[in-house]
Amino acid sequence: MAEIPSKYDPIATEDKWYAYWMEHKLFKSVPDERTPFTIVIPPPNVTGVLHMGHMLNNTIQDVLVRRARMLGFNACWVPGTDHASIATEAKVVQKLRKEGIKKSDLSRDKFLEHAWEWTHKHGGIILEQLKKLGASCDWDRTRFTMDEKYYDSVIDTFIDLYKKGKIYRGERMINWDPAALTALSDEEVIHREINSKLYYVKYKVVGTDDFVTIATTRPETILGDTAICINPKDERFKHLHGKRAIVPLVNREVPIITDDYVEMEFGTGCLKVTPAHDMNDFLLGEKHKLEVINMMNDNGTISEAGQLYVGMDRFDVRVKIVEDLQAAGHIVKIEEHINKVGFSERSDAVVEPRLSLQWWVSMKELSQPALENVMNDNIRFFPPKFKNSYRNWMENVKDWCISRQLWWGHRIPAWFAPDGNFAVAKTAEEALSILNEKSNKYDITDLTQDPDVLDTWFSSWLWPISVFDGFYKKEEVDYYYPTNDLVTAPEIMFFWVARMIIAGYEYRGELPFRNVYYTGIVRDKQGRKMSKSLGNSPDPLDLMAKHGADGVRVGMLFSSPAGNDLLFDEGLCEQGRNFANKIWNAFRLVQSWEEKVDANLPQPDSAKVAVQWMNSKFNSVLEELNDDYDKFKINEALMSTYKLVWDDFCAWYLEMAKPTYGSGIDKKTYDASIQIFEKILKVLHPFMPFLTEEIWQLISNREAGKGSICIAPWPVADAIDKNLLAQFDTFAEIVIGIRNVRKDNNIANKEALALQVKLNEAAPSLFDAALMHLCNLSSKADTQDKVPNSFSFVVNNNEYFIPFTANVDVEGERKKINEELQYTLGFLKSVEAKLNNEKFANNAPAAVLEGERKKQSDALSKIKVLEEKLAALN
RNA sequence: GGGAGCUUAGCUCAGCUGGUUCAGAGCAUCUGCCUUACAAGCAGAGGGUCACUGGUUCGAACCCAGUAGCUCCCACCA
Repeated sequence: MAEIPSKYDPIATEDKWYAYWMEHKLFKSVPDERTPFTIVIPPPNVTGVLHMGHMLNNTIQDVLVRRARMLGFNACWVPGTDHASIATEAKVVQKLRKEGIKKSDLSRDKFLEHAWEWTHKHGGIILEQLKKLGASCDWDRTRFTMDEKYYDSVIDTFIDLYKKGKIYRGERMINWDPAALTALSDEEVIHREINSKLYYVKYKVVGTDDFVTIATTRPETILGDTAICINPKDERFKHLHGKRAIVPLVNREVPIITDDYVEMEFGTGCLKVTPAHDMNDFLLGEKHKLEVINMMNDNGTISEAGQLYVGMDRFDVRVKIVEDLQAAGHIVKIEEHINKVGFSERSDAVVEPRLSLQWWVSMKELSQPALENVMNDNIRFFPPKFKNSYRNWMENVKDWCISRQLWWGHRIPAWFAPDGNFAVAKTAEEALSILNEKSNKYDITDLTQDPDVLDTWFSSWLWPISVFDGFYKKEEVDYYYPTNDLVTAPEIMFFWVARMIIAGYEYRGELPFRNVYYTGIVRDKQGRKMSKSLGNSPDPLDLMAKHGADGVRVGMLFSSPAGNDLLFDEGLCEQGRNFANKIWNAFRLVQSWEEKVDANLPQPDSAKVAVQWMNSKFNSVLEELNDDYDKFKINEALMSTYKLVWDDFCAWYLEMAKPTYGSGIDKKTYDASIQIFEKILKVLHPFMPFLTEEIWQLISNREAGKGSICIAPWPVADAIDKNLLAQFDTFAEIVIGIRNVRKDNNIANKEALALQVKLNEAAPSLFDAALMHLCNLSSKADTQDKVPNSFSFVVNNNEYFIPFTANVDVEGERKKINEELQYTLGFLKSVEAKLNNEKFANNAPAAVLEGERKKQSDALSKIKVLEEKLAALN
């Protein structure tokens, strides 16, 4: 088998096996007798491109699904994409602008044509990229949140919630995105600290020569001021109670009101009130029945109501109005000031609070079961610390603004008559009959549908239900729902996770998934978030081309415990690639034995014990692995597997089982090696699907499709011989002792050594043959006495001697032994101090005391040994 | 302003309800090796007063209090 190259070539391998898996429909799932295991993918934006976050997230999902498939579950991983209303619409608008087309020049239908065209052109690219990663999704189930059935389920949900009184229409302060020209939910607003200025502006008090000075960060909103507010307890301003002031520039007379809300310490203790453009001012306005002046257009320019600067952008006005105020002598001072400003999550425009009529979901009652079932661990969070912020949000949940002034999305099923009456219904006809129930006065041509669409998350909160055609194909959703694991980022815990849980209880009466695994954010080595603008995000496709998909998968998983950010380092992928190569070479070795099998050869003792040990070791690691998986410690499961392969299998087992150069191998050892290797490939498969399939198929001829490792049964842990494992550890120590002697004294491996052992306590001889084989010993014999003029080391109180071979540094030997002796003496002292402490002796449990006594006696005998050794050198 | 979490080897992290290994892993580093599966490798080695200060205890990386630093989430101080 010399033709097999010593470097594994992922490129030549990966596409071949993915095509094979597709051809044999190994990822396809239909309901059957088996227990289902379901994961729904967090749907990426339909026009998105694969980034490192997706890589991490989908690798984890694939690992979970592949293992479940091997465990015999009916594994189903549903892929799909999200229409991403605002994000996609923004991209389409941008693309049209480049072609010289303005959105406002197009009809709604025409715009949607463009949007669909864009979606079809870019949509699904990301799903193709996931195939490169090896994602074992059931691609026949690919869903899109604007698929016809999915669309219907969203609309039906809206109607249903409306009928239940959970959806209402109301005029409230909302977050307005002046760039995308739409309302946003609170969650879509990102608050960032920015350096700004605090302007102190003085207003004339009517009927006096007095002025009142306020402080504001947004001087342009002066145009909408309808009051000045002071704290009623503030002694400094008692004289202003009941007075009126004049808004500068526009010269509007406004009342001076009092309210506890005003902080006396901040600024001047006087607040200007602009009810139309600030959440708090709005509340003050309602309370004190103030006039509301909406002085801003939807695009952030000043409206007619502002009187001045009409049509100018708000930020330009901020500069201009300060100049004008200054000229008029109204600016008292300007201070540097850090404050938090809200930005649109999608357009990054500064959000303007704005009074607006929108659709809302009333959340308080709906969210109750969702809160309870996370807190009581019916739905488990990994890591659990996220329960805290979940609870915090849920307990203070506010109503959800779900209407967006966009075209791309699910259009709100509300129909308006010219007089403002409306009905919520699927079709205009139904709406008409509802409206006409009371009085037959409307004609169908009178009705117009609400132009707004729904928040993207109003469709994705149904994802675990609607991907199974949830509201229509009952048997499907009954089988697959609830799903098992959800793998997602903590950033969308409120946007998505919480709302899916709410929808799950509302529409299925049950949790949508049992476990939520929160991944961290993928950052670069310096801890910066990976982003396009920083250019610090590698292209996943390049990475996979360079290190192989398996290498990248392993690299991603190496250092990412649940919920921890991953500081991505390409070196990790390299480590993954090296690991793949290690496995590949182990395969080459085992494969090379095939033609050396000699049925007449008996199994050497060294190989026999190696096989026994390896089986026990495998079983004990398998137990660990399963446990790690149960706790979602995926990276630890990988590390256990890594060490199983590299250390236990390659470094120890193969070396022990390996026949001596030039000789054949017995059948038993060969068969056992293949069996162990196959089991190892199985536990590796979720991490490295391509490599394992390649080797799996090279090991023997498998039945087409059914023989794939994808559906090979996950190994079952057998009995673990703990005694054998312990004896191996002793054996390994002896091997290392001998290797150290060789290394320290430059003794070549080729040179056979004679080993003599002075037994001071029982030492099982199980591994003797393996020891001879592994360490190239010419003989191993017991001795009653010290062997003079020899290297020696101690394992478990037993002394091992290797006679001096050539010119040896006796003085150096003596020094080494002396150092060890001094150390042991010191150690003994500390143990005895502990034992002589009466309090310790009286209070420590028996087991601990015994442990200390054992340490004491061990140290004593070791000292004896060392002293004798020193004497032997003289 | 409120809440949560973190601080253990150069780096990324384990360390379960305090007690068998003078604190573990992987990577990185250093030394020696192209030894007949693998230099994408092999054999070894070094490296930590477990953030700091006090307390509880026979005993603390682990429990308690305080200090410092970092991170995240939520929140309408203009």
